[in-house]
Amino acid sequence: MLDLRFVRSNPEIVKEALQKRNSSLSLDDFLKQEENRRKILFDVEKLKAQRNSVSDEVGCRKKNGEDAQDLIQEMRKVGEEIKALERQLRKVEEEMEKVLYEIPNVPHESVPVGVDESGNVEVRAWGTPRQFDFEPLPHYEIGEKLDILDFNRAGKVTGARFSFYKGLGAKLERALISFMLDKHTEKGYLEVFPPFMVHRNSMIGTGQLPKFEEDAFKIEGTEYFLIPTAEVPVTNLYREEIIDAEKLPIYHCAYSACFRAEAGSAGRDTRGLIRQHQFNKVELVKFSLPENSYDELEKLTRDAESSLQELELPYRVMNLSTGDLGFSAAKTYDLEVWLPSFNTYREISSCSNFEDFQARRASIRFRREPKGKPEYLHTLNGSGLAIGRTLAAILENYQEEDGRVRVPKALIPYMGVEYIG
RNA sequence: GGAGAGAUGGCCGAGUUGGUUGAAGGCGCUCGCCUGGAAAGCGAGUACAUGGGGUUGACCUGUGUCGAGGGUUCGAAUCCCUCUCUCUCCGCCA
Repeated sequence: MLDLRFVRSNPEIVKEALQKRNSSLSLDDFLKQEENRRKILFDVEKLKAQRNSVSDEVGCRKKNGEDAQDLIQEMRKVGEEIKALERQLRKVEEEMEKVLYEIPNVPHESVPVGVDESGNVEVRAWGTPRQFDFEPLPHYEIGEKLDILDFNRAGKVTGARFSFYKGLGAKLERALISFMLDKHTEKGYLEVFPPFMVHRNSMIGTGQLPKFEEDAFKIEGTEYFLIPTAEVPVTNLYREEIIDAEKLPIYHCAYSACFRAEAGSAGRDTRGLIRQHQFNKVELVKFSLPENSYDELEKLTRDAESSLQELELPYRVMNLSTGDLGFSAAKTYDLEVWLPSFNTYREISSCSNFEDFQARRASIRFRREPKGKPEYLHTLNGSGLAIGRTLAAILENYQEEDGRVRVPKALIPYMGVEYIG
């Protein structure tokens, strides 16, 4: 969320940001309400000040055994007025809060302006897509032929967009999780294993709620949500805390299962592992000083890229345009891996700087000096990487004509075999 | 799930016949004195949010905050209600 005072004193910046994001949100009503809010607040505080001083006098008189009935009568009326004004104030604040929580982050100046993903800009590419001298199969066909992926039985047991991994398929999934956690831990990310469910306030903290409730799975009969990414519990790890500046930056990596309702994606990527209701992911999360967060974003992106490089999977890095940028992000690099059966690059990681947008929502602050004023820190995160899509990319990029799949060199120690099949 | 106890400032911990308690005391921290230096000792200072004024984050001032929300009252950390979390015991379970 944006700082209310920032919105108040820089309405033109916010309006421009909304426009760049093709948002229809109108700010003018909001600004009028803010003016109104401050007026009511001013009035109510004046009355409270009066009540406080008169109440002191009542106490004084009673102590001296004097009568204070006249003051009490008078204050009874003031009390009524205060209550009425507070009701008004609460109503205005509730309405404003709704809007404030739905204003997206202001894109960084280096973000290209665009209407949708077609406005994304390629920053760099790595590796060369392999030339096949046979027709490469899609990963779901490879997986089913090798009997390491089973979508049909998952449909029977649970439903569409779920899958079973079997044998070396299950082992490959597990190997990728271990591999990535090991690599990132070596780079200085502290591993955490988070809860897979969080309460509503954590979802609000990272920006999934209130706007995108239909995308989340909620546990019926509770206030818990299944996490759509480890970003949610790990970023909220320090919610409502004030961190010493010398502890920053903090780097965490976390494996978690991720659960997404995929509302509105009917008909898209219905086959295979690309778009599932449940998938595994290793996530990188950073807490940074504000002045360093864009350097940290570059490093974070490189760290996510290194996993693809070690697995020798071709990819490209895209700077997302204002039309494709996520709600909470100020800037995002997507890593897109080459998928032969799609004959294109597909998103496998998303690395974002949220600046203080999430930190303000979750109240995560830091102190530069022991007696300094707390400031909001900057949060960042990126997939390092989405495991299911990585597995799909390995199956497709490493497939052989005889139907087997070669195991990437980096994974052989984890797999114990050189081929699947 | 059942029974009980509790939640106060960075930490520990007073305060439960409602009225100079934003909150005693201690620890920690910051600055100063002392010292060749350090420790000890002494002195001073040590919350956050928000409204208004202003030399527009020097400063002055109002309001709110003693787990969260609501209520009673002229006035609530103190009384009432609801919720959350923590601890102990029992039950259950991986």
